[in-house]
Amino acid sequence: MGRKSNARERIIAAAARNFWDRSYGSVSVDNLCEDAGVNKGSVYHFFTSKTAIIFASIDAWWKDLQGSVIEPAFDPEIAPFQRIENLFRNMSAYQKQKQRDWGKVPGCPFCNLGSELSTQDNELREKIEGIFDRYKVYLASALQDARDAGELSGDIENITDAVFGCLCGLILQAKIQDDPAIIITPIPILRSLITNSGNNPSG
Amino acid sequence: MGRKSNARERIIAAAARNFWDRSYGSVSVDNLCEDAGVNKGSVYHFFTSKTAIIFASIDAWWKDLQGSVIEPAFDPEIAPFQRIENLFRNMSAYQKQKQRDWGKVPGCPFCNLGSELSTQDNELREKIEGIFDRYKVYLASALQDARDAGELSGDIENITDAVFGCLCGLILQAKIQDDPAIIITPIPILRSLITNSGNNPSG
DNA sequence: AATATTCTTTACCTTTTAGTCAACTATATG
DNA sequence: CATATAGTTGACTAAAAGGTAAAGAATATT
Repeated sequence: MGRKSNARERIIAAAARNFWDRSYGSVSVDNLCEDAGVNKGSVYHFFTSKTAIIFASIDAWWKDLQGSVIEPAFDPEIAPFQRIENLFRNMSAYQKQKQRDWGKVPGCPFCNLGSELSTQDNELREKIEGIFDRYKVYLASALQDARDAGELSGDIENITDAVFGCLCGLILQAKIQDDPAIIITPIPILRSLITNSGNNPSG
Repeated sequence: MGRKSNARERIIAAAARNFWDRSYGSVSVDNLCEDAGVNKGSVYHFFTSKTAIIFASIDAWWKDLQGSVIEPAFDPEIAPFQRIENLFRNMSAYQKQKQRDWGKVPGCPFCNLGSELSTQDNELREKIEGIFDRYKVYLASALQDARDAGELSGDIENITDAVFGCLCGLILQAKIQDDPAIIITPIPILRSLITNSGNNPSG
């Protein structure tokens, strides 16, 4: 085999960081090389194109988010509603940490990338859609548990979409206002949203 | 004076269309020239830089959105809650129209641009923040009317942020799933969200 | 030790990028 | 009619973009 090194991982780490903080279009392959301390040839040894790098970034983002935000929030020991509240709290803390590290609230990497490129690259759009599906499974599961406990009567898929949409939108607001606290402000409202949905007129 | 023409307007129209549909980074000044049927020198006669063009686009987006989505939804003759529902319905219809025109749900132009560039250009971030403030005034006003009618007791600013965040997030979901209907699915939930907020435990 | 494999290095290529410039044309005004 | 003003033209530039290629170095396998 060839020389063992962590070049591939360094490239992915640099990509995950830069594409998240500065968008796909604003980061060049040369930028990544510099940040990863790698030559261009190495990048194209491990990846076929710049597009291939972003796909690897997405997986890295998901692993990180799942491990540091989602899984801790959705501990089955915790009461269903509390899990969802935790998701918002953990996400707020996570964005605050990124703000400390990078100087700005970077928002949701999947949302950022999807906003930028989903209309232009359908494979990428589908990839992000898949991430969102996995994301929503956690929410739907907590809501199902709440329903099983008789605390909820509405349609779970609808509520999942609404809560997830709310989360994504609030992360974006946090980014635009550069204030991670915005993500937790609607927590009291959120609880009633979930509890009272499904049993009222729709128009 | 010089030759009268609508070149400036054509450039802005091309920018508003392309930057929305394909992102800022993916659209070159040459692309805009081609689409607007204008030479490059003309672009730099009217605008100092590519960045200056996006600022003009933002104003164009706001005018369009305000005229075709926001103002019709927030007719003061309509009941407060209904106005907010209309906002979601109109937005869904608006995205559906864009989907017909452009082949894909393009999402919210301000959110897209903010996701892409707000961490890199603080003037742009502030500009978008300002648009969002004007946007939220409509929501806050409807909520205030609801409160005056005794239909609401929660903190208006918090509810405004939550509802606006939810709207933005759902528009993004509609973009990622290329399905404008997602924007209206949480309408029944939304009503209870607003009605029941502010009078429940927060943690 | 010889060789195949994997990874690194560096120089290079083509295309595209944002932006410039000076000449030119049409119109408005004195 | 003369001249200033507003807008147009298209060629141009320098830098940056994504990507390539071929030779070289380190390791694994035989």
